[in-house]
This record gives sequence, structure tokens and C-alpha cells, in this order.
Amino acid sequence: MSYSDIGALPQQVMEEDSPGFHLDLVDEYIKKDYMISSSGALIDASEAVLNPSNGIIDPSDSLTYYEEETMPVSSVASHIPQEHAFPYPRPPGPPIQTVDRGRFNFTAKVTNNSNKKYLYSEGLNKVYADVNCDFAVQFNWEPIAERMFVRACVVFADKEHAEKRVECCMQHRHAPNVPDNIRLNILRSSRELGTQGVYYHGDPSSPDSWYSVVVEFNASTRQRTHAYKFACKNSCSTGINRRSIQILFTLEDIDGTVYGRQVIAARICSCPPRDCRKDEETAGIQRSKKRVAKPDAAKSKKVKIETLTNQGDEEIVTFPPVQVVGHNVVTAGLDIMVKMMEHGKSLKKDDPEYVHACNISIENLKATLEQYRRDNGL
Amino acid sequence: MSYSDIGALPQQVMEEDSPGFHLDLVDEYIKKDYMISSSGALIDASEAVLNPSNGIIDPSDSLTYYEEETMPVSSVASHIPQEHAFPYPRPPGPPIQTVDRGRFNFTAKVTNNSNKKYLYSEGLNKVYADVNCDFAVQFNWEPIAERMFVRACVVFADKEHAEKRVECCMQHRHAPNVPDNIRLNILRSSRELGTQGVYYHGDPSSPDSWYSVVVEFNASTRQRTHAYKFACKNSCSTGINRRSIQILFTLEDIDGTVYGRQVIAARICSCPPRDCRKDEETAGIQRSKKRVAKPDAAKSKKVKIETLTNQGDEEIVTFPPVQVVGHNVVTAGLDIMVKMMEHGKSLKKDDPEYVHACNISIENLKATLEQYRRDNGL
Amino acid sequence: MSYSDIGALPQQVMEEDSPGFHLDLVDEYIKKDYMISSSGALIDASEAVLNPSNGIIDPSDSLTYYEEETMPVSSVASHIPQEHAFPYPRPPGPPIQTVDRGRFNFTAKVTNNSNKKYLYSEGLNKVYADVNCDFAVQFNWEPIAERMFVRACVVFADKEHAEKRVECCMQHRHAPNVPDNIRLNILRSSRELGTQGVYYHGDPSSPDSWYSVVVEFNASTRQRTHAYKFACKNSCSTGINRRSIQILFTLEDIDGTVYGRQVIAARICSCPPRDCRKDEETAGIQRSKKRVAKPDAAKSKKVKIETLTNQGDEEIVTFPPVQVVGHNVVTAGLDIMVKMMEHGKSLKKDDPEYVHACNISIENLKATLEQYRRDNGL
DNA sequence: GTACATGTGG
DNA sequence: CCACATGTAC
Ligand SMILES: [Zn+2]
Ligand SMILES: [Zn+2]
Ligand SMILES: [Zn+2]
Ligand SMILES: [Zn+2]
Ligand SMILES: [Zn+2]
Ligand SMILES: [Zn+2]
Repeated sequence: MSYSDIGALPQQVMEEDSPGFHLDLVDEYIKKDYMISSSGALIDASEAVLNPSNGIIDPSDSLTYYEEETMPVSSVASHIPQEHAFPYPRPPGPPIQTVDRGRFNFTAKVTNNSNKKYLYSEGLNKVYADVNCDFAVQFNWEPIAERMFVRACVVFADKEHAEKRVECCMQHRHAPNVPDNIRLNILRSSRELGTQGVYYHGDPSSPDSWYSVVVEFNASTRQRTHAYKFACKNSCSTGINRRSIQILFTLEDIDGTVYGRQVIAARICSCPPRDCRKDEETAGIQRSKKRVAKPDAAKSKKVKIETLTNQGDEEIVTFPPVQVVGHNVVTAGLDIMVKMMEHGKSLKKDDPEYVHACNISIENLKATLEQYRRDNGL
Repeated sequence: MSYSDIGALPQQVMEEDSPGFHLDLVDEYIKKDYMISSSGALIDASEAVLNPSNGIIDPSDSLTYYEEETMPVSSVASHIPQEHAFPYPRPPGPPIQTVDRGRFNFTAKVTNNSNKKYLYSEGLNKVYADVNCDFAVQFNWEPIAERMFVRACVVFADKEHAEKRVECCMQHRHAPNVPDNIRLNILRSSRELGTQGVYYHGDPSSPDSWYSVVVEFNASTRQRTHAYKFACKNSCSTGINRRSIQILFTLEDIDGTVYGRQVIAARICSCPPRDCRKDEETAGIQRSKKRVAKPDAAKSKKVKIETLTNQGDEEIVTFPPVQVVGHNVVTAGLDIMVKMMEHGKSLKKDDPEYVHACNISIENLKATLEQYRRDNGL
Repeated sequence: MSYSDIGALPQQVMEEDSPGFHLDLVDEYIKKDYMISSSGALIDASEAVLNPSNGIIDPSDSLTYYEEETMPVSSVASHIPQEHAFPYPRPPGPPIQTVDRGRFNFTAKVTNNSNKKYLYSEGLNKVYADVNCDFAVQFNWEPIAERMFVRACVVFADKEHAEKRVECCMQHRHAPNVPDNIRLNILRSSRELGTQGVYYHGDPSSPDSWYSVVVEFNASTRQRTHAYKFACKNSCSTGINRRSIQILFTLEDIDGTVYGRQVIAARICSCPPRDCRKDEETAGIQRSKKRVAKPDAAKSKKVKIETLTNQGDEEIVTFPPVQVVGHNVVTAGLDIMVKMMEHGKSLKKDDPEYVHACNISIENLKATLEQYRRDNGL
């Protein structure tokens, strides 16, 4: 099914989806994704790997926030119920948004594609894509452990909204063919659902449980790229609601220890190129503007109607040079004139001038009408 | 889910549905839809109603094809399992494509569209639409029975392919949320699935079982309109594969007796306007749509009859050089012309040419009237 | 919840809605709203009330087409579970959209308010309002029974979409504090939920069950006004999706017999004034202002004459009991009506409903005229 | 009510 | 990529 196949009748999609409403799915969210488990002292470990050697983070700060980041709460992959905690979920509460490559030089960068499915502005470090559009992120880090994980968590960029979770809007959460446990996750892996190595976190019923998707990378493979897609737009009124968002990537090991943190801003919209251009212009990048030509207004012409007399309703009037549309329109109009003059005659039968004028006009009109009808087979 | 929401990755939708490919469903079509039942002598009856009194049909022909058309095979509505056969399915084999209004003057016409997503070329009697785009067909016939049915069956227009059934392509037959029993039906009612009065026929496993959709019309309502949509494109390689198709509408009663037959060509594509233009150019038809003849207020007073179109009372007419008596006679006549054109506009608001021509005339007339009244203190 | 409550702070809505998701409510729609019950012969009853006393409608016709409307299916008020069937629900399937005042001169008109909470365009017969904005409709009819009901059902105005139900979009159906059984109803009474005399119909799980709200009027009170509000916008992608809609008002008695039908177009948007202006500009008619006619023969102005066109100038109008002076005036007036209907027929010859109504009226008018002329020696 | 933001259709 | 439709903010 191609783009236009569906696009031709978007309504159809919803309606087809409507019968089941997919509501039970979201409604039946239960807190099965989260299980608390004990864990070793991770704070020291994270400190060890995350000391501010790169100078980006203040030592005292990093201490605090890594304390949060490594809170030992375990999670299971939501699409494959497992009992063992793996990988670690996010610690509860709003995530830290500070960029920190960490000791192992963790980086994340949207790969610039040739086609125009999505855009990435280097200057703004921002990716522009439509909903459900796959975009690849290139990660990089120096060897740490055999199994490493990159967690992606979407947050509001503005401080005043950062305390709230970014959730899929009321509309997009009801998209068909989406498992209940990821309906609220706005950022999703492009990998097929159920793929090994992709784990969704986040519990809708726990206000402190931020949504995230974790992807596993194995040291044995040189693969450091993963494709994501958004399930909701920035403009969705019952979701992001035009607020700015950004993706938080954290490099973690199997114990949830954070080794680095990167941020990429994102805008999910219907017109990525346009919005990217506008953002860049706003940011100070000048571009040429186009002026819209204005169509000239419609002209209305004035027609002087020739009048021979001016008293009462007895003037002899020549038709103005206007045109009308429709045989019936013409004949109906002329007919009614005849009728009215006959009407007038009946009222002023004592006025020979008037009667005479009317008679002439009526005769002419009738002749005209007759010929008109004959000529046009009416 | 909005257009772009899905449109951004339409493929995804299909693929999500693909895992099972629903092939089992299609493959395992069982012949439960068709049950042979005995029936009275319908041939005579159909002859009776369809004798070529109008000269359109050759007697020998009508005999033959009505024999086929009224073959007493009973069917059940595929979406609502019923035990009684209703309404009759198509008789097996390729349908007759001869147009015949029949004794009851059966007509079918795609409703005029202007700002709509589909096109209808009057000259080519062909509808152009995208997949899943609803288009309304206006039927008409003189009263026959309380319950009447219009069967719509899509066939290949070219003789060399007319022996083959038109089936949904491999791709589109796997669209999500489509019941198995209509997956192969390329033409579908716009009504919600499961609705009363809409019946799908056609058995994939029987090569002689043509696909059709039957819609019931009750004499109690004056409603003679039904909306349809196509589920597949002309260009689909594994389906129509660029061959021309047309819709065969047959007016039938509850016994399957055929009372009339109409044909409308169709092209389902991604760019209806372009393809329509091309077809019309190829056909050498001076597109009536483009002949925008506007009233010119500066024309002579001579009676001028432009017969740009004979249909619909849409001629643009210049006032004849006659005179009338009385201010009110003039204004009443001109007023009534304005009224009638406004009336016409309200009835044909989908015809931009007509509306435009009327608007110009109305504007001129009103300006004329206004000035006339001002000049004469009316 | 007022307009600004949702519009100005949409985020608020989602958050309020999020905790419980309100999804279970919609999901658990069950077909409890409809129970079939036996009923007396309603067709006769409808015949009795709808016979063409005005000569516009053919007796046999009215008999049949109202048959649908009075299908004896019983319903309970959805918000107050009751065992007795009351009032009758809509008959299944797409509603008839033909305007017909009926014998008791049923009219519906949006009251033009002073403030600008909503707008009503007389010329377009269209109400413009924001979501959740109350607007009052003034009904009127001549006395029939003690308990009368006005059913309001929203339908798509375009034929190609009229076969589908108008449902609340995915977003607005999840608005907080809305009972499950009216979540899908886009048009709602402004009265407090649970108010006596307001009944919601429509079963989401039954494709043939159209949504409607029924309001009771008691003859003992002179109250003929009711306020409504829309719960969803025209632009909602997962709902109306920018298609045109209109409200169908039917005057019914407690048995579901239909006594009259009126239509008012509607547009629910964020900028009613702007969109109204645009629509009127597009229509090219500034019909908002009334023309001060000067009928010299100022006779009894007992009943107001129907003004101009509504959505298509296809209303069936009963002659008002006014008098005119002069044989020619009468015949001219009737003649012009015939002409205009013939004109309309030529423009809408494919619309059997309209053509049929016109034919009957024309025939009657011509007979009337003929006899009138004969009787008066004209 | 104006200017802008942003989805939609071509 | 453009014009427009249409929600949003001030
Ligand atoms: Zn829901
Ligand atoms: Zn969304
Ligand atoms: Zn399939
Ligand atoms: Zn196909
Ligand atoms: Zn809505
Ligand atoms: Zn007319």
C-alpha cells in the first residue's frame, strides 16, 4: 500500500480502526512493567566512569545527578514479559538533561540522509521529521563492556515543562497495531515490534515513570547506529501541544550505570523542511523572502439605464446591456414583465398613453419571446 | 489518525498487517456464499420487462443475456450470514456490458464534483479517483417494486480481457481491517462494514463468480444515491495492471431480474486530474470544463443566443433590444433574474463555471439595479 | 466546560483525561441502547400527518418515504437506563435529508444572538460555532400532540460521505466528564446531563445506528427553543476531518412518527466569524441583509413567507395564507414558480428526489393555474 | 481581530 | 515547494 493509497482517505483509516476503538488496550495499562530489585552500589561506579574529565559537567553536579540516574530499579522488556530485570529502567522522576560525553566519549548524531524523508540541522542540533518517519542516529563510544545499552528518552526542552512526561497524544495513542505497553511512548524504535534488543520502559499509571526505549549494542558487532521514529507530532493538542522537545540519549551498561549523555532536539511535524528553515531563520540565519502577489479586485461596472419618462411607474425603459444565465431566466424575467404591464394596464385602463405604451412593449416582448423560444426550441 | 500521520509511512501500515499476510484467509475462501436454489421462470419475466421496445437492444441479444442475468442462483449477504438467499448473486460468467436503460429508464451518473477529491468527465463518462476515495453515484428509475437493488460490478473494458474477473491486487487485498469475504472485491460501498442493505458477492475460488456489490433501495425513500470507493488502482501490477475498467450497474429486483444496465468507466490512480486531462486530450475532446464563457456587459443589445451547452439551462444570453414600461417592471424583471440565478447557484454550487458566470451576471445586474434605483429615486 | 476551557488550554484536557484514560468507558459500548419492540401501524399514522394538504407532496409518496422514518424500533434514553422504549430511536441507516415542513409547518432556525459566541448565516442557513459553544435553535410547529419531540442528527452534507455516521473524533471523545453512552455523539444538548426530556441515541457498535439527541417539548409550555453544542470540530482529523456537516431536525411524536424535517448546516471551528465570512464570500452572495419589499396590497400578514434559499433551495414549502391583488399577479407569481422549478430541474436533473418533488409541484401548480384561468376567464 | 503556526492537498 | 485551511496567541 503506497502513500496515496492511505492518504486518499485518511478518514478511512480511523474508521476502520474505530470498531474496536483500541481503547481497552490503553485502558488496561497495569503496572506490570516495573519491579523493584536490589542492586549493588552503583553510585560509585557511575562516579568512576563519569567524573568530569571532559570539563562539561561540574563534579559536584555529576555526583548528584548520577545518583539519580543509577537508582536500582529494574525493568523488563515490555513486549516480551520477562522476570529478570533487564535492562534497567530509568530512575523515577524527570531525567537530567545535561550533556556529558563521559569518560568513554559518548556521542550521538543524526545521520544526514540524501533523500528528504527527514532533516537534521547541524547548527541547531535538531532533527525534523514527520510522524512515523524513520531517522537513524549514529552513536559512538569507546569500548566499555560487552553489552551496552543506549536509552532514548524524550523530554520537554523548556524548563517550565520538563517536569512533565512527554506522552503520546490522545489521537496517536489509539493508532492501530500498537501494543498497549508502548501506546504512550512517543519515541519508538524502527525495528519491528518484538525484536530482540529493544526494550520499552514507562508506566502510564506512575507519574514518576518516564517513557524511554532502550536499545542494546553488542561489542562484538561494530553496529553503533539505530533508527527511531516518533508516533506523535509536536503540534498534537492533547500531547506535546506545540512545546519543544528533545531526545535524551544515555549510554548505559546492563546494570543501568550511566556512562554518557547526549541530547538531540527534535521537531515532529508535517513540513520538516519548512519548519527547519524557519527555525534556522529565527536563529539568525538569513534567507531570502518571497512576496506574495495580490490578485486585483473584481471590477464592477456601472450601467446607465435609459429612461424616457420619470413619473409614476410609467417610464419606458430600455434594457441595460447586461447578460443573464439561462433560457428560463430570460423567459421568466420577460414573462413577468409582460404580466406586470398587463397588470398595470388593468389598473390604469383609463390612461390611454400608458395603455398604448404597454401594448407596444407587450407586443414587442411577446414577439421577442416567441422568436426566442422558437430559436431555442423552448 | 490523520493523513500525514499514516501517510508518512504508509508502507508501515501494510507491513504491520502483513505478518500473517492474511493469505490463509484469502486462500481459504470457502464457497459458503453461494447456494443454488430453484426459481421460477425468470427469463420470460425479464424479457417482459426488458423487451427492446426502445430500440436500444437487439431482440436476440436481450434474450440471451437476460437469460444469463436472471439465472436463479441465490446468495446471502456475505457480511451477515443468513439462511435465505438474498439478494441474488450475479449469474456465473462474464457480465453483459451493454447499456440499456430498460423500460423503467434506469440511469446512473457520478454526482457533479467541483471541490471534491474525484473527477468525472462527462464527455468520457468516466470517473477518476484515488484509491479509497468516496464518490457518489446518482441513480434513477421509474417506480417498479418496493425493494429494488443496484448491483455494481467492475469489469475490464477491453474485450480481450473481459473474460477475466477484476480482482483486488495482491497488495491491496491485504489492507488491514477488511473482512476476508470482500478482500478481492475492488469496488466497495462507502457504507460502514456490517451495514444493512449492502451485500457483497463473488467467490474467489470460483473463476466464474464475478465480484459485485449490491445495494438495496427502498421505494419508500426517494434516495437513489450511493457512494462507492475503489480498493485498488488501475496501475496495480498484480491486479488490474493498467487495463481499462468500467463499472457495470444493473437495476435488479429481489429475484435478480435485471431491469436496466448502465456503465461508467473508471480510472483509479494517484493523480486523477492529470490522468483525466490526458484522457480527454487523447480523446480529442474539447474539454467543456474549460470553456469559461463569461457574460460581457459591453455586448450589443441584439438578441444573442449562445448555445455553448444545450443541457441545463446554462446559456449566457444577451438582452434583446426591446423596451418595457415602468420602473417596477424593469426592476421586477431584473430582480427575478437575479433570484433565479441565485436559485440556480444554490442548486449547482458544485459547478464553478456556472457559479462564476452567474456571479458575474448577478453582480452586474445588482449594480445596474442599484444605480437604476438611485437614479430614479426608487 | 466552556470554549476557553478546552480551546485555550487543551493540554489541560489531556491531563485531566489521562489518569483514568476514560478509555474503558468508550470501549465498553454495548448494544444496550436498542431494543426491538412491536408497534402499531405507524405508516398510516405518518400518512395521516404527512398527506399533501398543500398539494406539494403526492399522497402515495409521503406514505412511502416516511415509512423508513417511523420504523418501530424502541429505544431508551441512554443516560437514564429505562426499560420502556422511549422515545423511538432513529430507524437504521443513513437518514433522509430532504427538507419538509410537513402538514404542521415545522420550522427550525438558529436564534441570532447579540454577542458573538456563535454566528448564523441566514443566506447559507449555516451556524458557525466553536466546540462546546451553546447555540439556541428556535423550533415551531402547529399543535399536534401533547408530547412532541425534536430529534437532531448530524450528517455529512456531501453525498459521497453521507453514508457514514458523524462521530466524535478520537480526541474529543475522550473529553473528561462525559458519559460513555454519548462519547461518540457530536451534537449534544446544552442542558445538564441527566436532564429529563433529553435522550441520546446511537450505538457505536451498530454501523446502522446513527447518533442523535432527542428533546421533548410539551404542549403545555410554549417553549419551542433548545440549546445545543458540538463536542468536536469540523477539522478534527480522526472525526469529521474537514468535511461539511449539517444538522437534521425531525419533529416526531412519542411513537417516532415524523411530522416534519428541517436542515441547518453547521461548521464547528475555532474562528467562526472568519470562516463564516469566507463561506459567504465564496458563495458570492451577501444575502445577510433583507430587502425591504413594498407590496402595495398590504394584506393580512398572517404568516411569514419563506425567505430565501438554504443549503440547496430544495425545501418543500407550503403556501402561506396570504392574499394578493390581481389575477395577473397571482398567475405571474405561480408562473414564475413553475419556471424556477423547471429551471432547477434542468440544473439538477440527476437528482431524482429533487426532480420528483419539482414534478409534483409543477404539475399541481399547472393544474391550479389552468383551473384558475378557466374559472376567471383569463 | 490580526499575525502566526501548522496541517493538507496538489 | 506552494497556496490554502485552520488552530492558536496576543
Ligand atoms: Zn481511547
Ligand atoms: Zn499526536
Ligand atoms: Zn491479508
Ligand atoms: Zn492494488
Ligand atoms: Zn474532535
Ligand atoms: Zn432556478
